[in-house]
Amino acid sequence: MNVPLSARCSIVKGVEKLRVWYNGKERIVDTKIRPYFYSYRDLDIECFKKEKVKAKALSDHQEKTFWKYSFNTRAELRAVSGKPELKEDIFENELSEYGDSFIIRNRLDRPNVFELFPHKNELILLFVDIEQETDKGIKFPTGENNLSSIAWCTNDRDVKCILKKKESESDKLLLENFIDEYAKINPDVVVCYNKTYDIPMIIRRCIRNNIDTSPLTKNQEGRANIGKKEMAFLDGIVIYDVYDSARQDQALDGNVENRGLKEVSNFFGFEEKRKPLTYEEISEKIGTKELAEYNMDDVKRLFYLFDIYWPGIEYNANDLKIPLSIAVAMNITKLGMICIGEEYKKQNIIADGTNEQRYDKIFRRKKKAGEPNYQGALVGIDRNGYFEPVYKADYGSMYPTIMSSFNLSPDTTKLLEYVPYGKFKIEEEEMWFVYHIPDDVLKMNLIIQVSKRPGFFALLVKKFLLERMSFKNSYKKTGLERYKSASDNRKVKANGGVYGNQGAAHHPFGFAPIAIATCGFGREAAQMLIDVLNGLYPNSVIETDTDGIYFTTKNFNEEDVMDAFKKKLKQVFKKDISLDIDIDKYDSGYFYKAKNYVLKKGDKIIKHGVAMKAQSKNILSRNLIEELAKAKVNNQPITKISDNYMKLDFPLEHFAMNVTMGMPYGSYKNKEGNLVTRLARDAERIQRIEPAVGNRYYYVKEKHDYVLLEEASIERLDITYYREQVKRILKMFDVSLIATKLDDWLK
DNA sequence: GCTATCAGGCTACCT
DNA sequence: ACAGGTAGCCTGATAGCG
Repeated sequence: MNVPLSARCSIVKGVEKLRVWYNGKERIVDTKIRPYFYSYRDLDIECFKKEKVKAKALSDHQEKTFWKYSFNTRAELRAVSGKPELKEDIFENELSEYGDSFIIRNRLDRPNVFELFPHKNELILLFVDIEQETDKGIKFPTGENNLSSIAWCTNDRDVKCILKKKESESDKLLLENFIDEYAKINPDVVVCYNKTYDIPMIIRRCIRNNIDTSPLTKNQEGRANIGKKEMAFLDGIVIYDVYDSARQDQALDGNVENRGLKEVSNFFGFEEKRKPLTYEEISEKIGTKELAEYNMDDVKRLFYLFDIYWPGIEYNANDLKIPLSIAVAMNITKLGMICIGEEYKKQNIIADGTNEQRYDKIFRRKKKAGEPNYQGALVGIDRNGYFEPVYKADYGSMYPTIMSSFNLSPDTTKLLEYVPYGKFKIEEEEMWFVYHIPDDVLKMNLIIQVSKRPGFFALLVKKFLLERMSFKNSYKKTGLERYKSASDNRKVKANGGVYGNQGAAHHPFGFAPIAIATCGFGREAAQMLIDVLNGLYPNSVIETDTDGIYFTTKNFNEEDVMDAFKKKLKQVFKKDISLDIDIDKYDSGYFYKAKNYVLKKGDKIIKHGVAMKAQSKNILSRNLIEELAKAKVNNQPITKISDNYMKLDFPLEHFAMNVTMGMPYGSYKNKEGNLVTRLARDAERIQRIEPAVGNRYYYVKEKHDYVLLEEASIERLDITYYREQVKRILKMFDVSLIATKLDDWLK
């Protein structure tokens, strides 16, 4: 790699320094910069250094004088930046307040700083997974329980396992043996699934058994700590949690039952050779070959998933010139800080406030909870039911292409004024274009002026798009995963890293007029394509979502569509823009509601939307949907569905629905009334499972209440409730005949 | 006291 | 701690009815 393994902030003699690990050693590095923020005001505050700097303001792109306040430590800066009376007057403070963001600040101010400490040695990996005993009748182990097995492997992927022999034995020997093996391997990266469990539990068990944990770190007197939120810290070692990647992977949305190791690895095609053990079996099979095999199987699943996600992470570290430790914990906000921040730095721009501070008419309106800040994409359904055949016309990379084609950039784009709601309009003048963007959320037209002088941001996006195209072509030619990874990387940068952050209320580098104009052009582009299609094939458009339009016709001719599209494009946007469309064909489709439909392509049936996928509903619903969807897209009359659905003749598990805890328990507004908090309390009381974000609860409806599956009985099920569930699904597929029959039957 | 309707809260999806 | 958009399910308040 061209970057270090890890970097973290550390105070040495009262000053913030960086501790950088690479090639097996640690260096304490003078940062050259100190935590700082900017202000227009001459503030009377205590700081290390106060100086004047000249830079362009993001708000109006004018050259201005700023005060720059530096501090010895992040804590000293936070003591000032946290004061409510100063909040509105200070800028870019977010980049100095926390560890990761201050590392990004270093990277922005000194772009090659981390390339001075490259980890050139081969990365030594350690994949690890543990098994643990549980108390009788309890699902999850605690720090009190012995470990029963540890399986691991390193770069050679030769999986090994140490077992605790007997139930009565303690796990001391097991841990000592593992620590010896670990020290021999001396890993740089520890790979696990759910970092809040395996590593902290190993540390915890070592402490219980009086085993020295320093061999787990790279330091003689190293620290193996469990920090906030059950996060383990091993000095000099990067912990990569594959679960983090799986959780963020939107390709898994609606396609897996949960984000557990088994579900996710199965989704990606892991060959399942043996049936996973149940919780009870894990406890029963102490010291057996089966337990060892089960444990080792999990390690195989772990490196199987590692191979899918890791290339992108290592690529990011090198490409963004950031320590690997930052790359394993990357998210869109940080990506935006780096990609956008780098450009601002080059242009000597200071972000004088967040979007919320600079555009109060947009971000500080009185909003209802969940109401958006500005209008987004065009979405809608024009026709419902069965169609054959079905086409989809798709814009490729619509938002990034718009940003680059319309030259949207902080140095070219200016929100001039808000006027009464009206029509989209383009006016061309000598030096600039003026766009009238109607926004039905703000209920106003936004007048946005864009200079004809090329903007730096549009060029950046164009660069991402061109790079992506080249990587995509290389991938097509060679099939090498690293090209695909590089291509996806550029796509993410151009989409989320750029568009999403520009519209974010609190991102330090957001620039809302770009996001608003991008969505506005996007809606026009979508409407234009609808008009082209309906013009060629009257009433053909079925459903629209952002950049893709489903339509149906028996007389499709690609050339006609492309010709009409190109003509209209120029006419609507009054300039040559590089928006392209791609057309895909399906045998048939059944369209229920916006974003909810089923498509058939060959023998594949593709379900879209929350109503169709119904992952949180029960097996009974999913099976019924599957049956009806199949019949619908094959244009078969639905004359009979299995009598079981009428009689509700299923085992208890088929009735169990589930819900995931999406926020910390304390964040729920109505903890008494809300279903997930109620179930969480039951689970805590009965199963000793602490409420936690990501917990999934399986429950059924009994006559008087919702109860956890484990507590349910088939005799107490609320049959009326489940009949309504079946009826709703029948209605979804327009099965009126059977719905009537069901009503009769219900009488 | 019962049912219907609506808004609000939340999750699960889509682009 | 990325944006907006749609749909489904649940709760609790309120209106309307007898």
